[in-house]
Amino acid sequence: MDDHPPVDPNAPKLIYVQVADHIAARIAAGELAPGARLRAERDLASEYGVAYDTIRRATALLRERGLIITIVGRGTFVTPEDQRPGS
Amino acid sequence: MDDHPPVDPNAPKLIYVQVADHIAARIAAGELAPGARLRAERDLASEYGVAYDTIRRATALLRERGLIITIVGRGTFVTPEDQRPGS
DNA sequence: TACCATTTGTCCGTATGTATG
DNA sequence: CCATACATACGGACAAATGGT
Repeated sequence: MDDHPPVDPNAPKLIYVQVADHIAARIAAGELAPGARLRAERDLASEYGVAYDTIRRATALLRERGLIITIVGRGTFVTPEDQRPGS
Repeated sequence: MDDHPPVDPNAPKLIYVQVADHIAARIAAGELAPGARLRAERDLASEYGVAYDTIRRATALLRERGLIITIVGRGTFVTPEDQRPGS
């Protein structure tokens, strides 16, 4: 079966951290621009081949880092420039 | 059937918040003294009649508030005086 | 107003991994 | 090695918020 490249269950790093890091890299690379909407969490889950719970942990991490913001009923967005935490 | 008094699924407050508040009240009342060990999370879950996940959310809340600390393999403890956050 | 699709949030139950003693 | 306890990961069900029809 297709495996999901960025996620390695046998790696020492936790899966949700692997996912968070991968998304963070996509943001850093500009592939996901400020203000851009990410795919729905459930879609990200199947995309990465992980459970919803795992995506929730990953996005929680990214929210803590200020990289994304999420609005219920709307979606998850790369933090726009005008809402970035000062430092 | 026995319901679990401090938890009301129909109340407007979220269940994990209800549980957290109830535990916080027990701490405030001195029923759970600083340094005291709480019951294991799985035991708390069946005690309160809620799922493990819900207890995890409740304890996460209490940890954020600095009311408890948890050590894997040991248990969950009311934050001792000497480890309380400054304010 | 009412309805509906989309999306995040909560809650449940289970299995496996890791740390402690 | 074993028992206890927290941590991560999985998957599913229902609720709540949002925006458009």
